[in-house]
Amino acid sequence: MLTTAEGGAEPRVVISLSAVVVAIDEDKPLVMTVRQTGGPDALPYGPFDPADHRTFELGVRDFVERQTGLALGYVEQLYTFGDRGREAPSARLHGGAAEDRVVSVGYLALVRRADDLSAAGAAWRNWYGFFPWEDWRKGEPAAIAEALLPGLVAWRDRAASAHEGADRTRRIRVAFGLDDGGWREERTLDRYELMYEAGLAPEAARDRAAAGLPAPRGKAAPPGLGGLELASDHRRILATAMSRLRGKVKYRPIIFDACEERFTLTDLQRAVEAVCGFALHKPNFRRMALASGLVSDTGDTRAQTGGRPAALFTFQSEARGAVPPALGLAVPRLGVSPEAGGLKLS
Amino acid sequence: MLTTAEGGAEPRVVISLSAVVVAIDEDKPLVMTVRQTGGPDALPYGPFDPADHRTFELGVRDFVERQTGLALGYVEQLYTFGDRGREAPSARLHGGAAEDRVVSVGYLALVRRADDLSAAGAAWRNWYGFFPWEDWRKGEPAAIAEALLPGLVAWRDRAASAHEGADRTRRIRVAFGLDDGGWREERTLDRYELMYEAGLAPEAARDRAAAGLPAPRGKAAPPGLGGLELASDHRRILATAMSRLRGKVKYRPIIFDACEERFTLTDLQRAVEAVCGFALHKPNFRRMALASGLVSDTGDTRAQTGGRPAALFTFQSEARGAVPPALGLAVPRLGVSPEAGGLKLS
DNA sequence: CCCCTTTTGCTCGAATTGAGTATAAGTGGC
DNA sequence: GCCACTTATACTCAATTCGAGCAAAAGGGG
Repeated sequence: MLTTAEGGAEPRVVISLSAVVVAIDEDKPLVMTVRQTGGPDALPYGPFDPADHRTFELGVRDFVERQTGLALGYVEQLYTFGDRGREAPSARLHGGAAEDRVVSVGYLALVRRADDLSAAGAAWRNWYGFFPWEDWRKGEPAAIAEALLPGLVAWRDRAASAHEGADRTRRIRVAFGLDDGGWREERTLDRYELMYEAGLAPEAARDRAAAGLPAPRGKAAPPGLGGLELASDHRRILATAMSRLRGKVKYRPIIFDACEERFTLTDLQRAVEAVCGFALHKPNFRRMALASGLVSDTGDTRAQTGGRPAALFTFQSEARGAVPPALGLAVPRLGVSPEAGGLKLS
Repeated sequence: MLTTAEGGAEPRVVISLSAVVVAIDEDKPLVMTVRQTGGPDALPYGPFDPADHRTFELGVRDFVERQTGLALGYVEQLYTFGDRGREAPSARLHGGAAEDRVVSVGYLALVRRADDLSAAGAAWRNWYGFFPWEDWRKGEPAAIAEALLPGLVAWRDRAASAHEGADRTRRIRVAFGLDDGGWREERTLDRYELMYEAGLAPEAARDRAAAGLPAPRGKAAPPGLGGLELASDHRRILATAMSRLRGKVKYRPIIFDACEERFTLTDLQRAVEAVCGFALHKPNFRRMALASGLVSDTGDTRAQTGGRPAALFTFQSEARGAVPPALGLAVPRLGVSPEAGGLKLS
């Protein structure tokens, strides 16, 4: 036998569920936040009650719907965060005893419309308010070259050893795509982790203070540079959600869960651009969308476009499991199956 | 305020860590299992002790290394499983009280060599022993058309309503790629979920029995059809790992963490084929590998190939963050950044 | 020394992609 | 009612990538 649970009087484990609820309004990617008394805003979160909820996902749907009246559409688990060190503020947030270990399970959820939430003490916020450097739709944000990279380089130069310095250089290069492949929008999480470690995120100083550690060397981060603050490790969870969504949008038809039932191709493109944070080539996007088989023309049009009326499409949900044709196999398959599977389901 | 933790005398939550430790031996994808007294084999697992471990990942590395002497290379979190219903066998497995809720956090780990583990009560098993239908390297497994699909169709026909039946049809179609895109190797988890729900996996009957439910309608699954059994929900965790690995291998240079330091391109191809479960076109694989910039020629060769000696390569780890060139954007970017970032790190 | 095997290098046409241009069909100003 | 403007939609064309197959190189074994 490899192991047995020891049991006994260990510190309790408390599970907290956090949700990154995303909606898209025109060209704005929105994330739901809740107001906290005496602290920064937070993602909606709630304790996981094992007696109440059969699964985490039901727990997430339940507490979001009960508290905001919002029924979630697409829901997927993101990651489970269990690091000590980010826990001190968390434990307080969740009202647990200091020695309890708070494990937070993060979820990503999409909804089709950004309904008003002010009655529930919640609000929709543009997610680029939290990560201003992630929005390249109007070109490269000036703050990257003017403030972020200098701050990161300074952190690199504070490295304790040559080896650590080289590693920091490599990480910065990869995260920001400095001389190889260029900007990769789905590395949002890597970039945030760097900002946090470098002390450029407001949470970093806060967490160190809460843990009784001294302020980091180097000058303090200019306020506002690192983006708006969120409670606990919620900005990290948001960065995880953005990374996941930006990656997934390319190979799964997930964006339709954040669009209205009927949409124009421009709507669709705006939604993808909002999520990915860069502008797309319109004729090519349209060609790809039509060729994918994921959308079907309703025959209706929408006139209020300011120009020629646009055709309204719907998501071809029978193709829900399908991947857009450009999955991009880096794995050149050998031609095994011209006829797929052989047997058909009646 | 949206919420506060209620606290009180709820059932305890126990966190268990499970690891899918993968190695590749020639053309065999191996996964580490541990023997259990009086039960099927299991993945290596251990309780998460909040007092002992700062992070989950350290916990996983620690308990695997302590128990088998094996130092893990690449480690990544897979998924956190918290469903009740799969919990009854789990709770017993972990020696917890019946009313405790066991939440298991699954990890994927890669090691470069399959060292002997018999002293530790562990063993390496070919993962296709657990999922025979996932290995298409020699063509489509006969069992799919002969046994699996008929079994799934029978389950579809047992649906309680027409709507449920249509949904089951759709799910089977998507999971097995029946008439649209063809077989997608990374849908391992979807296929396993179907098998489980349809009662074709041995765990299904076991879990129902443990939960006091009657045996499902329809005839019992033929033994061996559904693949070898594992304890608790470990086969599901393994399926998750396979799906993740098969998906990730296409856009991250993760396969090198399962190869020896020096390898031939054929070794590399075998490893990818072992993971993905289908054969690759050799000249094209080689072209892709060389063009990717991920490998560099050592100048040495290996003679014992049975033919012309093969050049030995190493992983170009400075390119670790790089993605193989064929990332496959379904998202046609607008030409924003010929020069990337502007600022360079010295 | 010839046969067999495996590695390695190359070719060629089909398909996809990136980028740009032209036309269609509305709205609002005058 | 006509014109300027805006947005949607439809094509074109070259560059690149991808799928598939073929041929030469370089070892080992009888």
